[in-house]
Amino acid sequence: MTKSTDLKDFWETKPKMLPSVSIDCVILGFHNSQLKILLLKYKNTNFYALPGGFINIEEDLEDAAQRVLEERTGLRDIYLEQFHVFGSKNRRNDATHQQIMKGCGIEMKPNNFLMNRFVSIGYYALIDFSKAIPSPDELSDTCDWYDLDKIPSLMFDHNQIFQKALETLRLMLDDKLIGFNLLPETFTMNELQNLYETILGEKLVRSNFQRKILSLGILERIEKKMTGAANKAPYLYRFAGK
Amino acid sequence: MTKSTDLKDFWETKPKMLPSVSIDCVILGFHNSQLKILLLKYKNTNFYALPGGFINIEEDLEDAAQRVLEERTGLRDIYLEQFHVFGSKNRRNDATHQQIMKGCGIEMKPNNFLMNRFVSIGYYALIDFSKAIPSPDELSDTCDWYDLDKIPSLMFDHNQIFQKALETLRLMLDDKLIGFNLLPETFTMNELQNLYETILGEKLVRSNFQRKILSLGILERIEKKMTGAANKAPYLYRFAGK
DNA sequence: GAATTATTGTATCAGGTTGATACAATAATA
DNA sequence: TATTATTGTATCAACCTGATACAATAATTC
Repeated sequence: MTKSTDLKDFWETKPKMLPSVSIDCVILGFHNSQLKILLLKYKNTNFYALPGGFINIEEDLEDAAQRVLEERTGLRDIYLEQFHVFGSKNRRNDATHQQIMKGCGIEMKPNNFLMNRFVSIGYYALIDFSKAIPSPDELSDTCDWYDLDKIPSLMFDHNQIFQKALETLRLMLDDKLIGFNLLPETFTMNELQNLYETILGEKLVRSNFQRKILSLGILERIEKKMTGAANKAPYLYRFAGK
Repeated sequence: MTKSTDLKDFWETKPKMLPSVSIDCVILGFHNSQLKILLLKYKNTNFYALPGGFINIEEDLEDAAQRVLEERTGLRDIYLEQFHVFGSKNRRNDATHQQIMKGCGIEMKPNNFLMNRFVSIGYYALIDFSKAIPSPDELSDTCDWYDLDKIPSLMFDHNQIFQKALETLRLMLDDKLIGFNLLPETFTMNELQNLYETILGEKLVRSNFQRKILSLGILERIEKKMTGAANKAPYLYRFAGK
């Protein structure tokens, strides 16, 4: 799908997609002690959105979500979790869709694939910021990281979808070992604590955090780290069992 | 939709439903210290299934789930929770559908609404067994309660859907106060413990359970209960804040 | 009507976890 | 070599949990 006419055809027909169902991904990365989220901006508009997509007629739901993630980040086999379905009947509106397609020079006929109601399945992914190569899709001109506290107003119910993802993530943080994918191969206890604090949105007591995490027995301690900072060098850790 | 020809028309066209999306409900009730699940059996077949349905074009997802529940139990405003979406591309098969419709004397044409792939959104509901009035739908001849340990083989992936519901319920039991709807207005501590034990599938120490539950401050103690049993009469409780 | 029986309400104790604080160890810098 | 900031670890009280014990008591039995 390189030629402009192909693109036009594709969006005007969308022949092989499951109707009524879409996927939206809340993709989170961690960098400089900050959680970031990956957002698209549609061409020639001010609409920001979560990366999303549709399900091929012959494709498992889970595979479709993985594909959407890979298309925007280049990453495969990532921890991806379904968290909620958004199915309000008014969650999308035709005028916005018209405007987005117009920004790409595509005219939408009334019977266009996109002009119908969609129920959207929310997924969240936690990825290693440094390994991702964000790339916009055919309809967007940027695909970039945004700080969680600087998320612009998103189109449709995408702000709400993000909020629900964050809630679920917080609930699951105790049960599942979520840090796995957000951090590089090796990291300090301080970096891990920063990650937890960012996700939970609260400060934790350093010594107690260290005790708790180490007692889980999931971290493997390596050697010293030469930080270059004027203080005792912290140990490096990696997640055990890799 | 009382006449047979209307029914036929309805299932042959299904004009106002959102395509590709269905809802399946895991409806649980509690009776005689046993968790029960509500299942349908299709007419003139041996197919058992979870009660399910579709979403009207002009209906919120959540409302559709409530409607499906009400149609099978007569109950409104029930605690209903979305727990997972099932989207394997092979989760349904046409032959089974053909057989079900045939059992109802309906011929399905190849372009029938049902002959396409569906993604199904799972909901679970916890209801007061004594208040429900199970009623089969147009395609089934029975709608009945089954003990959790005597669930028959269900069609498609419905056994798997049930398992996932139970898993989610167990995970959430600590966070949410799930007993609310499964028990009658007033109940003894022993009944509540039985419910917890049934959901969790394990025995709990009586005294510790009592201490834990009471410390939550969500129960209101009433008077004594005249059990008719040869032992100290237990207190009755109700959930506070009703 | 007194003794028996089964179950309930509550107390207690040991072990474990959590929150708060303290302090020695140490890598870079002054 | 002393200073500084941060790290690794210890400690203590408060709280929670699992296990056990025991008196209280409603119906039944004798």
